[in-house]
Amino acid sequence: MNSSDKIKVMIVDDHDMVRIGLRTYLMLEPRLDIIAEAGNGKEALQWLEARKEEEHPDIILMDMMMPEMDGIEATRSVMAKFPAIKIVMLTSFLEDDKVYAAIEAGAVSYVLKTVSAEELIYAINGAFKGMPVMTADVSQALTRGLRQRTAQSGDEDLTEREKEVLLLIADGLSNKEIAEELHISIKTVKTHVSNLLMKCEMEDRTQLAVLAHRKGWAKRA
Amino acid sequence: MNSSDKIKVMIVDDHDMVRIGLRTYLMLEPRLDIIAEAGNGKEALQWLEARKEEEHPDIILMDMMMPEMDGIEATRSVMAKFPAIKIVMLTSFLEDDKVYAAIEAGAVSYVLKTVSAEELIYAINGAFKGMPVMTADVSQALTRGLRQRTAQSGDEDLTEREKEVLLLIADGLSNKEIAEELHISIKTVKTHVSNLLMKCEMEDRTQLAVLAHRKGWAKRA
DNA sequence: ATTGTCCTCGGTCTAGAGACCGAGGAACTC
DNA sequence: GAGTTCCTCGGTCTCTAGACCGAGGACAAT
Repeated sequence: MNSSDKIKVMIVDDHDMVRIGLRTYLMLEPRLDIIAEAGNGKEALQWLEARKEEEHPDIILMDMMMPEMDGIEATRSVMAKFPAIKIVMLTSFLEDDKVYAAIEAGAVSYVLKTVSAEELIYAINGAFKGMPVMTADVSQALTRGLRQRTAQSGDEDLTEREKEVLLLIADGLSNKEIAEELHISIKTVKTHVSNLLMKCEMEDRTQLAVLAHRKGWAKRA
Repeated sequence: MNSSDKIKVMIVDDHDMVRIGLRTYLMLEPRLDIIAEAGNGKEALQWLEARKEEEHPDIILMDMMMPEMDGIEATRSVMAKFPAIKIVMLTSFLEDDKVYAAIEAGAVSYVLKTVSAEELIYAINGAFKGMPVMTADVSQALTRGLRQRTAQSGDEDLTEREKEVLLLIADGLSNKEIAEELHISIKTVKTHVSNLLMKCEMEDRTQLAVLAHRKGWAKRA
């Protein structure tokens, strides 16, 4: 533990030009050292797994929207395997539920891509000390996201099957289509849907779909 | 008109780090000269209007998603007032209808932010000659976008009232609740819903809600 | 004046959604 | 063995959703 050591940073973003921009940003702060880059979450994980923990970065600048494996999922995986790494989530947009999802996944900070170099460096320094740095708009989005979370009790007490059904509902499938997709009776689907409605305190499948999308559970394709 | 003149480029993007990355990209090609930058379409227009045409750029690299005035709208305005300028649209995502909208607005090329420096320079050189440069994925999206348009396109040919109803559906409201919210009969709501289902080529309100969320139309709170 | 679009509202009808009742089997825990 | 949870499936019921039919008034464009 040498306090004079540089902060090792890894950049994960699918856009080459953004990575270049970030590199230029971080070159302004001599204490920062960019030791690795990756084009998506999968690449980042593979890079980390192929190396010893001593070679790992202190900070990962993680883009939210990426092909293969997005920032949320990648953050979850990285935190599960290498909890020592601090992750700063980078994004272009401010979506309440995404902010919450990022924090829940284990990200220390959540930074908009509109930041200046100084702000980003400040956020990285803060993250290195384990201190989340939030701009006003982000923290507002977070509280809104939290309100949504705490509002409905049924968070993760859904069974695996129920989660499957919920995702299909969030994809716009009817009960019949879900039954065919899962190779079960339409009656069983109805049972799951009823349980979902009860647990999530929703009134119909449309509200379930909305819920899933707001929480970021639904697939984007 | 000197053929040895440099190609004058203007960069319009709300992300400082992307602008830095783009500058670094374009510095690789000495024939390119970055003469201006702007953070959104409005700024870009103001900059152009405040200067003589001789000082105008040959090429504008225009980001699609921006605050104040987005890339589509800005392209339309620029083309209306300064048709000599060639616009290369830059974007992070590949949405079929957006590609079409960009071309329709007057953009010469449509380039993903995942491009390398060489590809971008190639696209700029092509645009300078008035030749659209498309990667395979973009041109596929364009044809798909065209198919959607010519077929029916569930895009923006919705009436104001229909958009209102769609947003409420995307919020999880029932027909009865929508009727109360808008102070109209439940019968009228049903009419709007039926029209929405037809125009958007969806089968039920849940799919409408999913569509709205995927397109980013739905409100978050 | 005519055409067209939009918003409004009504009736009827069918199919799906969802509530509520039941139950059996599998897997796990104590 | 007893209890629990989960997944499965059935019947019956009510209610909403949505399709399809109609129509009238407001408003703008030509």
